[in-house]
Amino acid sequence: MKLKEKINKFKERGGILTIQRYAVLEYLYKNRTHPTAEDIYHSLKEKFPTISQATIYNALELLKTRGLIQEITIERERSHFDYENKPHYHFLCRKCGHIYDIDIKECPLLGKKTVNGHRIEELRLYIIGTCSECLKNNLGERK
Amino acid sequence: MKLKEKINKFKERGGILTIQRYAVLEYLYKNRTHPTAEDIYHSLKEKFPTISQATIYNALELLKTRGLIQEITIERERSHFDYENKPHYHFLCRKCGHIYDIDIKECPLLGKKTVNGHRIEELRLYIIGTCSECLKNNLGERK
DNA sequence: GTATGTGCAAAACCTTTGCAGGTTA
DNA sequence: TAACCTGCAAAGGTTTTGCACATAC
Repeated sequence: MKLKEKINKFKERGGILTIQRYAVLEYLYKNRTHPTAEDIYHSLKEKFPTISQATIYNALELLKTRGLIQEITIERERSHFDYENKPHYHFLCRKCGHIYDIDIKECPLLGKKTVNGHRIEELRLYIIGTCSECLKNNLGERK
Repeated sequence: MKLKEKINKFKERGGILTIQRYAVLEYLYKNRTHPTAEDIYHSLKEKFPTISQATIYNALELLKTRGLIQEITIERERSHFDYENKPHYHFLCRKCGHIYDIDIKECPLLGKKTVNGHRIEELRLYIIGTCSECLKNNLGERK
């Protein structure tokens, strides 16, 4: 979904699109490598030297609650964020730390609203392993 | 898998089965409600008053690395642990905090060794929502 | 005897919180 | 003007780390 559509959706759902919130959403739009809150904070600090972590976290939480972005909790140490909000699998490489998007359409859960009588509200579908690049190189130690 | 089988597997894979490690594994065997490290620590403290958190975390890490148990990272705040080590879905209820085991056999990933050329080493398949009990009661606020 | 494990305390880390001041509709 | 948001700093809570002592083979 394009940035403008998402901004419209945001406004429809009733919230103030402050300049900081816009900047966070725009950053995610332009950076599809699943950045962390820290990544976003550091980048936006260049434009907004006084911006605080709390604002970043607040903005991310709000955008997430509005259903505009997705939080990826595949690493216990820190969350990553994804402009793409449709549920899909993520693959984390143990060696290089890269997170890949994985498209699997046959998953029986995708599109379902309940399972065993429980109401599904969010899916976190994570795969951890060694990515094809690192398998090839057998290097690429993670810093 | 029974406790004795797992203990044999542990020894096969070359490690010292200390009394503390045994106690952690036994606790998970007897408590299938996905306890946290904290839960285990507090319970074992009764038997071993001087046991430390570090020991619990070390034991859990080792048992996990040996492939005997599974870590559930569905909550960002703390890990849960599961005696059952075969990959399966977990459902976390937002309201009551209960974690359910979900058996879905048709998942295209279960049993696969690679995806898009990446080697699969661990699956974390999480569903978050409202469980059937909480939907019925519409209460059961989480403490 | 050497490697390995445990216990203790403190550190580390990301994220959240409280509050004063600023901004928005 | 009333509600909401931002920035700052400090707190919070789980997990990790360093080291001395103890234990296992």
